[in-house]
Amino acid sequence: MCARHAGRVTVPAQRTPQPERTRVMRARLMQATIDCLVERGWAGTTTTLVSERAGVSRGAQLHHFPSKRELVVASVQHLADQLNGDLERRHDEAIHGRGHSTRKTLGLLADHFTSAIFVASLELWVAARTDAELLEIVRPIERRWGREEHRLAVELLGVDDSHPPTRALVQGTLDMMRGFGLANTLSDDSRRRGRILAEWAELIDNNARPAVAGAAPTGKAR
Amino acid sequence: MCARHAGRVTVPAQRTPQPERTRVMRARLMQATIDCLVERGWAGTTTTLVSERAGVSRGAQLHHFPSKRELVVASVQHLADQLNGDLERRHDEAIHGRGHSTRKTLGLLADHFTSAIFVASLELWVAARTDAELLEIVRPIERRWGREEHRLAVELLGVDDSHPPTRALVQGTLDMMRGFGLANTLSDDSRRRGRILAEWAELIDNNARPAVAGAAPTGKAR
DNA sequence: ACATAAAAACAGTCAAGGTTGTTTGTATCT
DNA sequence: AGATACAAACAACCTTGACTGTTTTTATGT
Repeated sequence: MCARHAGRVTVPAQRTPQPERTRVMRARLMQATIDCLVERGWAGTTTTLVSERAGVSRGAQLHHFPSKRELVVASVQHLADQLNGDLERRHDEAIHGRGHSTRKTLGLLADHFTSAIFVASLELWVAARTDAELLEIVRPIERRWGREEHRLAVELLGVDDSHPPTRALVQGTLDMMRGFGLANTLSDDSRRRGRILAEWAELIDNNARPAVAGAAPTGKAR
Repeated sequence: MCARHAGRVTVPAQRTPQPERTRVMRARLMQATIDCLVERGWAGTTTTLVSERAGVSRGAQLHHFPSKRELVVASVQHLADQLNGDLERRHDEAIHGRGHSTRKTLGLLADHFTSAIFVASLELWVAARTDAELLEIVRPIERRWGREEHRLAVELLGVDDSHPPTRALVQGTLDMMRGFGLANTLSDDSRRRGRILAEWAELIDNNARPAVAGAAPTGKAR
């Protein structure tokens, strides 16, 4: 509408180059897939529903993702990025905001494990158990994600990860967080969680060995 | 055929009374449903598959359970019984077998949370999140189950449940177990779990307040 | 600069396959 | 005889991906 014939550069802002539009379209579809997972679960995530939710015609959907499988695979990667992004964001907030208590770090982790993206991950996780193809892409992502969580926890808690008992305590705590995430899906579990976390902070403070001051086990120490 | 009219007692052993046969038939279908949940997941649990697996004709299936919903509801109850039975069985084994260490109790709990029935529960649990009707029957069962686990843990660990930090430690430990169960679905996690549990036993021994000798907090003390 | 060809993006219909529950029919038990 | 248990075909519905057609964008030759 703005160019073509006369080559007028009057309205350059509206024109989006093709590759960018494709990128946006794919992102819309992947996000809609994740939203559907959260709202309807794995079994309820149909291609029709996704296309409606994304506001994309069925034809366009099939153009960008020829099969449901490809859509799901791409969405899993998309979700992985979001998981890492969420962790990083919470990490940065914790670093910059002052008040570095153990309790706050635990709250931060618990929030991560009760977020919508965790719920979407849970759906994929459980679905992957009985879907070999899906398992192959979900498993490595889950591994990396778990390691990131561990790294973040160790760093924010400021504990010595090379000390076996401390390491086990951190790992167990993260597994507990996963348990929290699971329990939170059926009904709001925040009261109970809060009570446990309050005691848990003391447990960690009393039992985890603090990181050696200058040491930087994984990356930079706090 | 064996009694009433003719009173023929020729083949008394084979003849099973009607109500018993009905009971068996329903049990076969419910068990097949649970097996399908474990092997194929919630989305893969179709009525056709269940009937095939149970070795029951589709007509008979529909006779005993007019709709899929009713089959699932009955199966959930069936599963609940199995969960309680599993807990009770492990409890009895722990009581009668000698060697009552914290580590063994933790192993017992972890086994419970990595068993096939846990996997089936997990499928239903996750499915119930996005299925209001299912949620209504799964939630109360989950609550009761959680309380049973807690009771069992407190009793076998021999700790004082009225002491808030101890109580929180037990609850957190059970949430960790749920996390173990989840992690174990994607790949065998027993090595890691074993390492954590070994340290965890010490953690509990060092931080949980032992139950007062004569006191019986919930039921009978050990 | 411009016309045109090629390619990509997009839209919508259709068919195949699968799942569920209804219905109709038969055998067995009380 | 009546009711219950079982069997199996059938119809309605949904999901998926193939197919056909239209529009828009990009590349190319003059």
